[in-house]
Amino acid sequence: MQAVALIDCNNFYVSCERLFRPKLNGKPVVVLSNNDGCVVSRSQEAKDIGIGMGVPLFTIEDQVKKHDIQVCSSNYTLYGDMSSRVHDSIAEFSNEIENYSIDEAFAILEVNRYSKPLFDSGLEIRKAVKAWTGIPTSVGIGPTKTLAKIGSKLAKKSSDGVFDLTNERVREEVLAKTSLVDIWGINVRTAAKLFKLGIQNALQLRDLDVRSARSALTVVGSRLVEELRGNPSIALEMMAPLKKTICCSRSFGGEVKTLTEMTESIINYVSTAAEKMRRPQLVANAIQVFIETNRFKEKGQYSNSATIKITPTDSTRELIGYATSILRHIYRPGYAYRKSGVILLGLQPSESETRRLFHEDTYLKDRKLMNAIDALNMKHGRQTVRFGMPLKREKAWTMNRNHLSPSYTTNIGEILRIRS
DNA sequence: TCTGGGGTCCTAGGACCC
DNA sequence: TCTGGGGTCCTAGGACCC
Repeated sequence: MQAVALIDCNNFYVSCERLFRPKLNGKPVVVLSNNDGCVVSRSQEAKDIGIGMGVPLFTIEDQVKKHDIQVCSSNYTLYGDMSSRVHDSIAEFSNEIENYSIDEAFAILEVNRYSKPLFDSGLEIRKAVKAWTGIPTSVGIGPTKTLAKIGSKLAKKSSDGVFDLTNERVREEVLAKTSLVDIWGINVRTAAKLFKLGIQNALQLRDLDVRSARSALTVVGSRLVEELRGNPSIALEMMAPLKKTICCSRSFGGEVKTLTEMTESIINYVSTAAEKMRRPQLVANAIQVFIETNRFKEKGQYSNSATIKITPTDSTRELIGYATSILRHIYRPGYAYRKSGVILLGLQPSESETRRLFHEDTYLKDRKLMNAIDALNMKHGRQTVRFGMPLKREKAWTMNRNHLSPSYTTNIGEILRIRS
């Protein structure tokens, strides 16, 4: 028999900051997003004061002063590094690990009648991660990933830091007390839908017949019900699948009103995105540029995006050229812009990487084979159409971003002129 | 005045083909 | 008033996650 454990770092970013600044221990601490805009991590003390997740800093300034809350800018290099150490530590305890996010990992725990109880395994992992990395964790254990997730939430509140949901009776008790939004994959919108059907807690959802779940929430719903019943329906992904998109975007510190400044930002993002793409030897199929004004303001809104097809052989310099052309095309003067970004789409392994994958003597091959074959089949001839759009339809660009700006298309001639 | 960034999956429906 | 049928591919948009 097998069980799944979810090892979840407590207040991860704050815990990382505390490792290197022990003075923060025992005090309320928050870590902020880019531009020091929003709270993205809170210490227990900060949570107890009532600081919400994701709140803008300027809305809690009174509390910061009153409670002497320690405010940190984020340092993602540090968190990434600590994350690998945590994942490496967990790998000492299981051969089947999924590094699910920067602060979480699933691990398969083997159960047999001679081995120690799962609960003790949880304690052991927790203790080791703390000793080896300094990061406190919570461990949830259950027959499925969804149940392990629920367990980890309870573990955070328990004194042991471990909660085992493999026992069916315990599970039933817990599920009856678990609200819908505390289930992995259910947010307020979905919860509201279920509420209308008379479903108010995890136990009722578990006992909903699969067909109703499917008709209300599509396949996601039926998977959820199965998971809650203890039937694994969400596989453990030991190999991180290849990325399908790479995005680089930022909100500006203030308002940006000139094409020159916008162009500078776009050039930066393309360089960063291209670097992220080339390191794992990927190539992209298309590039998208988007721009937005301040979405929190009521008036003077504009946002837009456009995508063009690119080829694997395009250099970063060429990509910058395309991206700035796209920008010129979607940019409208007279607006105060707050955000811009670049997305590389349709990522595939490069040809050399594909060859390497073919020769690689591991199960890696199976997972990547489909992508690899696609990559080999990729055309190298340059086309200026958006993907999926045949040339004859003369619909190379599509402007869509949102309701604020109408969709329209331009013809190939215009694109060529812009690109040249 | 100040409001993050980077992803994935699913479905409906349009466009196209024979 | 009638106006095929079956299939694929693609995208936008919704929903969710950390």
